[in-house]
Amino acid sequence: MQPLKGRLMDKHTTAFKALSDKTRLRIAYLLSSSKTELCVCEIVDSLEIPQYNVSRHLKIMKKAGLASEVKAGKWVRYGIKSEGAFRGALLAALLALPAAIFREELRELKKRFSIRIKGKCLLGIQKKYLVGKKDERRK
Amino acid sequence: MQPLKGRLMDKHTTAFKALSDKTRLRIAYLLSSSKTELCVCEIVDSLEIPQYNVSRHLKIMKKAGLASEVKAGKWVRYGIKSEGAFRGALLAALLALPAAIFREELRELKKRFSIRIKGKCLLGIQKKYLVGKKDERRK
DNA sequence: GTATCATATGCGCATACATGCAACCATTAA
DNA sequence: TTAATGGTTGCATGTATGCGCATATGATAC
Repeated sequence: MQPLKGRLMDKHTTAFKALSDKTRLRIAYLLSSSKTELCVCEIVDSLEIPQYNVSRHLKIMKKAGLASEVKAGKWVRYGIKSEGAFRGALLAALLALPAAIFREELRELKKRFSIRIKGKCLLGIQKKYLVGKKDERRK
Repeated sequence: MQPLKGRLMDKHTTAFKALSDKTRLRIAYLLSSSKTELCVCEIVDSLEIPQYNVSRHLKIMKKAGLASEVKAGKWVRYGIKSEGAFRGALLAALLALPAAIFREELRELKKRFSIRIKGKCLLGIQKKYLVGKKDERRK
């Protein structure tokens, strides 16, 4: 009705919208089931999604207040934001989904974790066909 | 990745999607803060949204498993579905939103309730310009 | 400096979605 | 049976959204 009210409402639909996409749901699930923050390349390798898309979806989640960003040199790590009753319940809903749906994602992430050095990701994208370059799948 | 998995995932993004629209968020809030089911016309009058749109959004919410439908003669009443951990948390998130956002909606609903007869809605849409007919606003 | 690597973003396209309008269905009242 | 009423649905349209591609940014390595 009123412009201000409209804006307030949109602010909150945004959070639901952030989880209303399959790719973002998978990313959010990885982030919220991991104890440490994840860098972009780890998400790319775990979900097998082009890097530019992971980047984009993370940006949307960040804007929605669901993801946090920490830059460290070339690397950018993302975490899940869960403070507050609203976000807490929202993530509770996410984690209440049948775990079987995300089994493969979690397994790939676990594999990817084994490449970490001293708990840090230092290697970059392993599945090279997912980087933002021209098709290298044929090589 | 696999078709089956895709379908499973979509099923759950649908629930978030159902709350990711401003109009549906308002409808869901009314339904979940009301102890009784609401008939379409009560929602129409409370939110001042064309009746055909309320109908459509309710259909979407129903498909998402968030709303229940009870037909009674000409009237159709809708309620919120909250069973299960997932839907429970989802609605907890909804109700964790700052109540101030929905103040007017709740006030209008309360007004609308006063027209009920023996706890039932028997009068139909009061704000006639919201029905699905040609413009009667000028009358 | 240049090259390389991790990440981000602008563009164009195809699809999905919310809306207004008109018509339609289903039930009750006359 | 006909009219009126509560509710639903098809169609056209404008807008939002996700994607692939190419390119850009920004930091490190050489």
